[in-house]
Amino acid sequence: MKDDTTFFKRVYKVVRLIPSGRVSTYGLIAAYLGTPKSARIVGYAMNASHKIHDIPAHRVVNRIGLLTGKHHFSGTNLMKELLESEGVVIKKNLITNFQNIIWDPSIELH
DNA sequence: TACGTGACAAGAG
DNA sequence: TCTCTTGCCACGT
Repeated sequence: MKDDTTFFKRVYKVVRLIPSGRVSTYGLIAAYLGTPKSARIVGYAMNASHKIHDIPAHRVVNRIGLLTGKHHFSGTNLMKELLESEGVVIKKNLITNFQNIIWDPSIELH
């Protein structure tokens, strides 16, 4: 697929597969793509994904379930509200049931 | 063409 | 156990 030519494209492809009500992390996605030390790039890809409306970037958080990227969304609580509308419980920018809804592409997609 | 930046993660002190 | 430092890759200027 020509969309898989770049790291960014592959990141987007994985993020699109995250089901509603579930969340994943930058590290897991990076690891799934074969570069576990490139979590930063995944975050950067999310930043660039704002101009692409197909990417559920709000379902991607850091390894502890903290909404570090919320500030990049329009409005202070948009990211939080999007997740809550999908059934995710968030308290102080932290996903409380994070361990229960974590979506690991290396496991789910195998 | 080259350098700096960035929504992270893991190891070492 | 907590905090600081380093590594990583692609994009924008």
